Amino acid sequence: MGRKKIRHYDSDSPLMQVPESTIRRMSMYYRLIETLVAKGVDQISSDEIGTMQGFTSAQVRKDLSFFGSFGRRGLGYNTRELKRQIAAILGLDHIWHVAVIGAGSIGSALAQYPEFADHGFQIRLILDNDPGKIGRQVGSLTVKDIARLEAEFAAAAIDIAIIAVPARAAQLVTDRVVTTSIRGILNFAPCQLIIPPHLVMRQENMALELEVLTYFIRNKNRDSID
Amino acid sequence: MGRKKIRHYDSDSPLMQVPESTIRRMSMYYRLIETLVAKGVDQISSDEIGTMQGFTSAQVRKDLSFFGSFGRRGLGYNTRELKRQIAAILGLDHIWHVAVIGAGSIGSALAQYPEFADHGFQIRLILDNDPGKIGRQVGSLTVKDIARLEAEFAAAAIDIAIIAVPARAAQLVTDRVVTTSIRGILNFAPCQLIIPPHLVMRQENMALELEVLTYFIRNKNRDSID
DNA sequence: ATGTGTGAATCGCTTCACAGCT
DNA sequence: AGCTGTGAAGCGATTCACACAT
Repeated sequence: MGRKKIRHYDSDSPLMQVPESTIRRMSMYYRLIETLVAKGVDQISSDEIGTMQGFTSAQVRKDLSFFGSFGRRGLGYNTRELKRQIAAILGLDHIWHVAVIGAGSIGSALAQYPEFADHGFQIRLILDNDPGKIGRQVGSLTVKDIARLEAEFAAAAIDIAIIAVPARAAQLVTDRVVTTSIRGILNFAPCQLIIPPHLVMRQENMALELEVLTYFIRNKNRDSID
Repeated sequence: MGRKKIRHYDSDSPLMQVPESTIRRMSMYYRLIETLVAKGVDQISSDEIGTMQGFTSAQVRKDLSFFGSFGRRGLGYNTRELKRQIAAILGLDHIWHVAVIGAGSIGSALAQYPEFADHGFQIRLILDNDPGKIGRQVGSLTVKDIARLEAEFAAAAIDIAIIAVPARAAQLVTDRVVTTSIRGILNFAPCQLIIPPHLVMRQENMALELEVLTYFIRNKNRDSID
C-alpha cells in the first residue's frame, strides 16, 4: 500500500467538512478525558462521555468518526489513547506562542489564565500603549510597549495574538499584527475585524453571552402556558 | 379586537422555538444598530445589516420575523425603533442586577467590563473567600466575604450570578447561589454545573475558543492540496 | 453480551424566490 | 423600483438502528 497518507477525515468522498459544533464538542471531550486520565480511569464508553456532558452516545461516536476509529467494539475507548488523539486533532500536541495585546483588566486576566498554560498555550508577550502600564508586571511577564509590536512578535516567534484592547483600537492593532508571521487571532474586542484570508480569526464576546442568558431567562416558562 | 395578546412568535402554529443561533445574531444586530443610532443613521436595510456582519439579507429578515414585523416594505428598518425592539426581545430594556463570584483576575476584569454596564448589566457585588482579597477595591466595588453570599444577594436583589472561581470550587458556590432568588448563571469555570431546572445557565469557555482556533489554523489549507 | 462505527432517516437551520406593501 | 416578510426548497447536523468486532 506504500504511501499511507491518511487524510484526517476520509469518511465521505469529496472534501467533507467537519462541523464547527463537532470541533467545539471535541474540546469538551478533551477536558473530560483529561480529568478521567488524571483520576486513573482507563476505559470509557461513548455513552458515559455523552451523559456526563449532556450529549447522546451517537453524537459522541459520530464526532470521533470524523477523525478516525479510536475505540474498540464491545469495550469503549482507552482514555490515555483518546486524549492523545484529540490533542493531535485540536493541535494541542504542540506549544503555541501567544501574545496578548492590551494590558487592561481583561488582557491581564487572559495573560495569567491558567487554563491556557495547561493546554499548551504559552503566553510570551503582553503589550500596551499606555505609558502607565508599560513596564508593569503581569504574572511573570513585563508589559512591553506596543510601538515595538513587530520586533517583539518576531523575537518571541508568536503564533497567535489575543486582542484585548478597546473596540476603537482593535482594527489598528490588527492591521499591524497581520503583518507578522502570526497564524491566528482571538478577538475579545466587540467589533468585526478585517483580516487577510490566510489568517484564522475567532470572536469572543462576553456581553453577547450575557444577552443570550437574559433572553432565555425571559423566555423560560413560555411553554408552560397559552 | 379586544384581547390583543400577541405571542412573541406566532409564525408557526404549535410552539415554534427560536434557534439559539438567531438569538446570538440578534445580539450582534443590536450592537451594530447601536453604533448606527449613535452615528445618526435613521434607516437601514436587511441587506446592509447583513453585509456589515457577514450574513445574508434573508437571514437577517428571517431572524427578525421570529419576533414580529419591524420594517417597512420598500424602505427598510428605522434604526431607533429596531434598537428598541431588539432590546425588548433580549431583555435589555431593563437593568439586571449582577454579582460576580470570585475576585481573581478574571472576576475582577468582568466586574469592571464596560460592555456589561453599557448594556444594562449592573455589577452590584463581587465576592471572594480569600481574606487577602476581601475588603479590596475592584472598580467602585469592595470585595465582600463569600460567607455572606445569601445575605448580600438578598440585599442587592441579584438577578444574575457570574461564576469566576476555580473549577474545583464552582459547584460548591453554585449550590449556594441557587438557593437565592437568582434567575440565571453565567459560568466561566471550565466545568459542567448542576443546577435546578427553573434556572438558566450559560457556559463561557475561553480555552475552548482558543482550541477551536488552533484546529482551524491546522486545517486551514486542507482544501488547497492533496 | 456489550459497545463501536456508520449509512439512512430525520430534524432543524439557512437560503431561495416571490407576493405584497411603500 | 425597492425592500420586507415568509412559505417552500435545500442543505447540513443530529439521531436512529444495526452490522460488526471483542
